[in-house]
Amino acid sequence: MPAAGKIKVMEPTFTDRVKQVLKSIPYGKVTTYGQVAMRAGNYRAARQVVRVLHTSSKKEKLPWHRVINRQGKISLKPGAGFEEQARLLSKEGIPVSETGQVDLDTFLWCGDPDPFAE
DNA sequence: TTAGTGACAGGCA
DNA sequence: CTGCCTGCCACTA
Repeated sequence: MPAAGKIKVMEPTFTDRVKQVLKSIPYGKVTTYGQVAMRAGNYRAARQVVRVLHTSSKKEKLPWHRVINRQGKISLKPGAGFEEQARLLSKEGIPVSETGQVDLDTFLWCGDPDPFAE
């Protein structure tokens, strides 16, 4: 028997779950950092979601552009990815104002599409 | 190990 | 409407 010491079953970290959530965001929708954090298990870990995007979006293919802040706007600054995100969103049919404002009432992904809701 | 980080959120003026 | 402040969390160096 190999002295396998401790085989710790590492649960996915919060960050890993965030990635999973990001992959679950449907095309043509957006969500907020808080929403992602909430679906990942901690609505207060919005800051952590930020970190995930910072760290993972550079190495992994995540729909990071579908994540905006609670105000419904792109948090990135012009010249720091703002344009790219706005472009990607508009490409998915999501109108983006010049200020980066998106209509959350229409495009916010509530995580649970309700076909009967109007 | 400790300290620092950060593309937030919410409250208040 | 905007701006400033605080709380908040889990990861990274």
